[in-house]
Formats: sequence, C-alpha cells, structure tokens
Amino acid sequence: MDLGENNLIKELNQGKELAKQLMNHLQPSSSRETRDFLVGKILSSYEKALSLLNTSGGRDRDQSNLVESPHSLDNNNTSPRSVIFGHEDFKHRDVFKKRKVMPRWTEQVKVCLGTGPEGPLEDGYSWRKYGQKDILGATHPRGYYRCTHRNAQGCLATKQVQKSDEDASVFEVTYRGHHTCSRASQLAKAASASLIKQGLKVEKDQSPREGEEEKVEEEKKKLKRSKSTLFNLRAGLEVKTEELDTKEDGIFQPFAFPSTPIESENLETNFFSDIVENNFAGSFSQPFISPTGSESSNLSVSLWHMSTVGLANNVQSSESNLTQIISNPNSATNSPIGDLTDLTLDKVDFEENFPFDSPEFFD
DNA sequence: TATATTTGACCGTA
DNA sequence: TACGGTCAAATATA
Repeated sequence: MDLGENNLIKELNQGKELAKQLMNHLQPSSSRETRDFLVGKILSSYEKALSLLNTSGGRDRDQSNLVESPHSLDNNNTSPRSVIFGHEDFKHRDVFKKRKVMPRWTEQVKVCLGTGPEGPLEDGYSWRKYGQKDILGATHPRGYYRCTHRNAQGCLATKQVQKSDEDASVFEVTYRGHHTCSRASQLAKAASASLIKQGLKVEKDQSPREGEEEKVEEEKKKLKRSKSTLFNLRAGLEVKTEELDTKEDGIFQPFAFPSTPIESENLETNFFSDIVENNFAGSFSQPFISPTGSESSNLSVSLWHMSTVGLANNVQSSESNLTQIISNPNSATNSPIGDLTDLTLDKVDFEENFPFDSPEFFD
C-alpha cells in the first residue's frame, strides 16, 4: 500500500466519520451552521479522495471499486422514504471516439420532483445542456448535461436527466464523472464561511444596504421559484428504492429517510427547507441571503451531493449504516462520535478555505 | 455581445 | 444497423 492509497483511505474514512457526525446533527436542535460545516468538510474530503483516485489511474480506480465493504447496508427497502445513491459504473466507459481511456464514475440519484419550470433537481453545480435524445422505450427524452466549467477548467463531469416513464414527477438523474472544477471546493468554502459568519454574528440581509435591494429582490424571486420546486419535491417525495446493479459492484446502497413519522417530518422539514430557502434558488451562489429570516445554509445541496457522491463511494460504515442512523434519530445520542466537539476544527485550513477577500466568495 | 439551449449529424458499440 | 452519446452550427436569451 503506497502513500497515495493511504491518503485515499484516510480521506474516505474522514468523510465517513464526518457523515456520521452530520447524521447526528440532522435534528432540529442542531445548528444548521454545524451541519453546513460538516457537509463542507465531507465534500472536501471526498473531493480529495476523488482527486487521489483520478491521479492514480484507471487500474487503481477499478481496484477502488472493489473496496471491501465490511458491512453491507441493510437492504431496508421497506423504508417509506429513500433515495438511491449511485455507484461506480464501470460498464459505462466512455467509448466515444476512442479517447484516452478514462475511468468514469456513475452516480445515480432518483428523486421525485415537481414538474415546475425549474426542472430537475438543482444539485449545486452549474450545468450546460449539450444534447437531448429520444431513448428507445422511454416516453420522455433524455437530456445530456456537462459541467459549465468543462472548457475553462477541464471539468468532465456530466449528467443525464430523464423523466420517469412511470411517474412524470420523477426525474432520474445519472451523474457521470466527478467535478474537478472549483465548484466543489466552493461548496465547502461556502459552508465553512457560513459557520464563520455565525461566529462573527454577521447579520443577514434583513436590512439590505443601499444598492443591494435590487439584488435581494432578485434573490426573492429565485426563492419563490425554488419554493415552488420544494413544494413539489416534498409532495412528491416517496420511497424509490430500486434494484440497481448490485450484483456486480455490490457497493451501491440505498439511503433511507426516516420512517418514523415525527422524525421524518422534522428531518424532512428542516432538510428540505434548507434546500428551498438557500440552494435551489441560486446553486449556492447566494448562501447568505434568506428573505425569510431563517438561517442560511448550504446543507441541502451539499448534503444531496454528499449523498450522491460521498455515499456512493462509500463504502459502508462499520457501524453499518446511515440508513440505520437516519432512521433512528435516537442513535445520535448513542453514537460514539456524537458531538461536534469531536470535530477537529483546527484541521480546517482557513487560509485556504476562506478567501474572504475573494469577490466570488460571497457572491 | 456573451452565454445557454436546441437540434440534426456524426461516431462507436453492440 | 439500431442505438446511445457527443459535437457543433444555428438559434434564443439575458
């Protein structure tokens, strides 16, 4: 085992532990900033891990796909709410034009959304549509999207979005490739900044300064649209557990929202409120504006992405599983990790992650 | 004017 | 040869 592998394992383990902590903080009493921070750290950790994978070549990637999962997640598909997270799909190699062989990751997120103008779930990244095809046997065409920063930063992440045949309110989103653009790091930065801002007691835009009213109004408009999306999302959220190709890769595991009505409600409310109030609207570009006066958060999109990226690669927790953790909020208090105080804040590279003087940081 | 989307053509694979 | 994925010119939008 070389240094790179050690680092990779280290990053993945860190991400796993952070995810556990995050789960413990998915309760109303927990600070949103805390969750933001954790999400940011998770994203950062997985991005680092992915970078390591990317630099280790296809062979190593294939090996990574065989990462042993000591404990398979419960196939608790009976949960009323679940989201399916992706897996590495090495059958989907990009064979177009016989390019240089490049490992691909395929992550799938199946979510239920309204069919509003916003379209498929906003995931915090910016995408550009580059194609659409009618798929044989499918009622709806499939849209092809690539990262907006493909040219500028060589980010090769793509995704495919297709409306479900069975339920028009369901979008099946397949992610291919991981973002190498700065967006991912920005998500982490924004989350961390949110935490810092809380510490600095920076007031939100309840009293916008001169010249900012217009921007706030624009944000409100976005928010309004986003809330519409959220409404549909929440209304349409349902258990969508599907059998994925676990026979081959064996690492794709379901993620279940809590089945307990009360906790489920609480979690969902907070979770999706975050999505709507902060992220769907601006794809993280306006993380601190909250016309409703509620706390701002990058949690939702980050978590969403964390879920699709992080958990997809994960690698089951030795604790067994996030499904169990989430389904049983009480586990939070029993967790050996439990408190945020376990989080080593001093590990945060503030200089690197907090370029407050950067114009794009608080845009 | 810059950026994003649409859409028909093209290419490789099965 | 059908199909899925991508390209790129044309068009639309901000």
